[in-house]
Amino acid sequence: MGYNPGTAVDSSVRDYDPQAIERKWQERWQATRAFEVAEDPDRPKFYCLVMFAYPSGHAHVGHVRNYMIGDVVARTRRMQGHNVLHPFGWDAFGLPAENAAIKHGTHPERWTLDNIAHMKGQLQRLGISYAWEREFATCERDYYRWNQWLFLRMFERDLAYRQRSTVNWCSSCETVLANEQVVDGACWRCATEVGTRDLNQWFFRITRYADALLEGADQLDQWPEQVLTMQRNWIGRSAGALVRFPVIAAERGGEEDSIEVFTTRIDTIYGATAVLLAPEHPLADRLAAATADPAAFAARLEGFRGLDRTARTTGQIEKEGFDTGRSARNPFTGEPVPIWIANFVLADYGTGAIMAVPAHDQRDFEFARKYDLSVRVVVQPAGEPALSGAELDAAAAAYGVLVDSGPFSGLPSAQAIRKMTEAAERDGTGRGAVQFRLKDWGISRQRYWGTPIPIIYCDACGTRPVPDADLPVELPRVERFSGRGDSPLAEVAEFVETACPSCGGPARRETDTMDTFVDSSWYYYRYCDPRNEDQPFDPRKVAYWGPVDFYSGGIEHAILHLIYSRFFCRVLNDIGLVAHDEPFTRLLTQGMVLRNGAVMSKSKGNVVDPDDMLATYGADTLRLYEMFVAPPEREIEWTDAGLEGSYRFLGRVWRLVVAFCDAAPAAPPIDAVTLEAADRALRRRTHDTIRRVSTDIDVRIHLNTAVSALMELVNELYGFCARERIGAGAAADGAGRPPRPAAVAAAREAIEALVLMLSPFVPHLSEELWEALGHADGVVAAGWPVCDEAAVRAEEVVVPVQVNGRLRARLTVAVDTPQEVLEALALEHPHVGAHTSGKRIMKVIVVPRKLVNVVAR
RNA sequence: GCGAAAGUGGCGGAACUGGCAGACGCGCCGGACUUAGGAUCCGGUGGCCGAGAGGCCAUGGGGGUUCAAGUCCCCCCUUUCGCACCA
Repeated sequence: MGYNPGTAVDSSVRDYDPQAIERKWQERWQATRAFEVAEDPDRPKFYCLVMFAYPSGHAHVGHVRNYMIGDVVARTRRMQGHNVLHPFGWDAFGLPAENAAIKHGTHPERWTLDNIAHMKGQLQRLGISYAWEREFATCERDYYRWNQWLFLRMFERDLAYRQRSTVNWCSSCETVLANEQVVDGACWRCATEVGTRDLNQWFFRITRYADALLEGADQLDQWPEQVLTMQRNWIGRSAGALVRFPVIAAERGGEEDSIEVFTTRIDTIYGATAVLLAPEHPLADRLAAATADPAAFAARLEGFRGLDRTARTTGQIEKEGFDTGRSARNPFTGEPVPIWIANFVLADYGTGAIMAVPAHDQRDFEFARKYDLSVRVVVQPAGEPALSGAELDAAAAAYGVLVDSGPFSGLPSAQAIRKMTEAAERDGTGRGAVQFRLKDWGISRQRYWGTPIPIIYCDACGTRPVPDADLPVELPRVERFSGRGDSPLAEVAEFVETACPSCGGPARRETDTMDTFVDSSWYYYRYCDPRNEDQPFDPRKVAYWGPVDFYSGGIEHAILHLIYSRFFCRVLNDIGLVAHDEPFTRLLTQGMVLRNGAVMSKSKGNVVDPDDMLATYGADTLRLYEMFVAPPEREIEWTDAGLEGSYRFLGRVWRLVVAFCDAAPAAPPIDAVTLEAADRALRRRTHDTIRRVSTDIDVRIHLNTAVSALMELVNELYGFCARERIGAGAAADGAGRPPRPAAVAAAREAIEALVLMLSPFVPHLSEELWEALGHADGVVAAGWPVCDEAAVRAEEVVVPVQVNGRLRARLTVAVDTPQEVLEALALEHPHVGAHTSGKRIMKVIVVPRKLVNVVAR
């Protein structure tokens, strides 16, 4: 059986011709809709997902690395008999489209659709096995209408609400940003420093799920620990107590108001020598009004409020404050303590007020030293000399034993926290409470290219949801974009002016659009049922496919997309649309591709376009290179030399298999021949490779070592075929005896396993060779090779012999050589004797099949 | 400052539970085949000493545990990432 290529490849072309092969197989996959799937309860499902793409224009080799990783996993699972859903789509709303419109006059939709068309072509030329018939773009009416539908369900549950508040404002993007989208005080997208604005905004009440998201994280044992840590930090749960400090009235000495503070260290409350208010605290203005010089007071407040926001929240400003002249009563000591305004107290965490315990909190300590507030030690660190407030040079923040704390003196901190919280609850001055760093998710965006928020404002009826029957609220066609001012939708009178769904009177539509992270929070469910016109998706279909078994993408989404999606999953669970709690079972965060030490980007001019690589080497070489160069999590430095090496390897595989097909007669089945030692050795290598590659792909996802194992098998096969005069080896040897049938059988087994295991990495080449080997049905029908444990078992092993831990000799022995024999052989060895002569042999460590170590002194 | 991960040949990287450090690839050196080789095939390639057999040194640095350490423990250095006035 010679090499018998399919239709598109000229059989006279014997060299590896990736362009022809890749065209042939891509056309065939498309014609046969090879990767389309349907629910099938009889087969195990596998949902393999990569983060969908923002259609920025061109994919570079850094973007596609992720898609290749997903494709290796998907193709492997498919061969292992799983029903694999492997979809792709487009995160198509967003600012760049609108900015392009402002700059070049193209409509955002045109720009987006053109980019999608181009990038889709790029991905198809890479031969990634997507179920393309499920593709969608989030800017499609049939997608974003379900954003609106889901928004309304959240509105009904009080999970979507509108509030005026101080929000992050990016002056470059001309829109609001959620807290998650501010990185080091700058916009996550454009790096412009973020300012603030007071605006009416829509929020999703993600804080209601704070504890659930935290607890759920504990179940995510197949997520990188780093991502979970980031999420836990972001949620920032802290348990403590709310305690009220009554404000002592200016006249008479009665009590009027009270200041509630949050503390995690109620055990230090006997040392609370001041109450500090954030400049924005509501009481601050009232206290100002009551002072002798309200204008001066107010001016100082304004000074604090106007400080740089980032500096204020990151500790980069000098701690400053001023005395309000008023006092509050410490509910535990009964003593009056001064009320100060302090610039480092955050208005939007806890209650915006704290009790200052200078002896036991470093920030309070610095503040107290500066303004000469009293420092009172109430917790003594265990086993250390007693502290005194006057001598401290830093706060003693550690837990210890309480002193000078009335009835609580003598208690250790942990116990004191419990008892003092109970005491506060009993006498009504406080209660245990939990605070989160996590804030509600602000989703209003003052931009055009997004999902309109389905809300109508009526002067008579107030804020009304758009009825489901009126969905979608379509994004109107806007032709000119200035990039200035309010939401562009506010300019479109036909859009804004509408009728109230409740009273029918004149009303106005909401003109903000939704954050595009709303789109990406549930798109993975839509893939399960992408054309559903009655609901976002059929819950039964999601029950079959969900949750996502394998999800791969960049770590930059650790606390953006990945936390929003987990939130959405739980909301959808509450609504009854999904049955699971967590959307992504296994997460892989892939490393970026660098060039000249920098992330590829258009502005740096260091992008490598996959199309250029395809023209020279073909998709398979590019795929193999990106998988081989490093484990998926690690970032890689692009090198052309590495690509060349991968190309050479594929040429080597091609020649090996083609020569085998040309020269070898049909092989008898492996169990019908008598194998010689060389054949058994090859089989051992074959089946060991199957085992290694299988675990490297499925368990560890170390695709680089999977590839190197396959390279070793190829090297082995070259030697074997030459020695046995099979294929190319026979030609070199000239005419002679035909190869032994057992050797051909072993070689065929190895070559077939090789081609099958290569197919997730280099699918075009593998399909072509599989066909050449005489199989008409493709690699998926053939299935993933199975490791024969009996064949792996070695007959002989090389056992290293050490003297005092240093290698001195090697013994080649039968695998089952008993311990005593190993020991005797080791001691007899002349090299061992040379190093033990004149010494006493203390003991001999024998690890059967592994090692002998002679200890001599 | 706090926390996490990492540091291995000229380079990318292997080494799974402590058991032959450097798999595999790139690069480099040599050989074969050749009019030719930047194709292909075969071989070599951590450093130092040695003609050789062989020996010594070697996984960022320093200590330790162990028959045995890249792997475990302690201290330090460097890099990357995350957190950083959250009371």
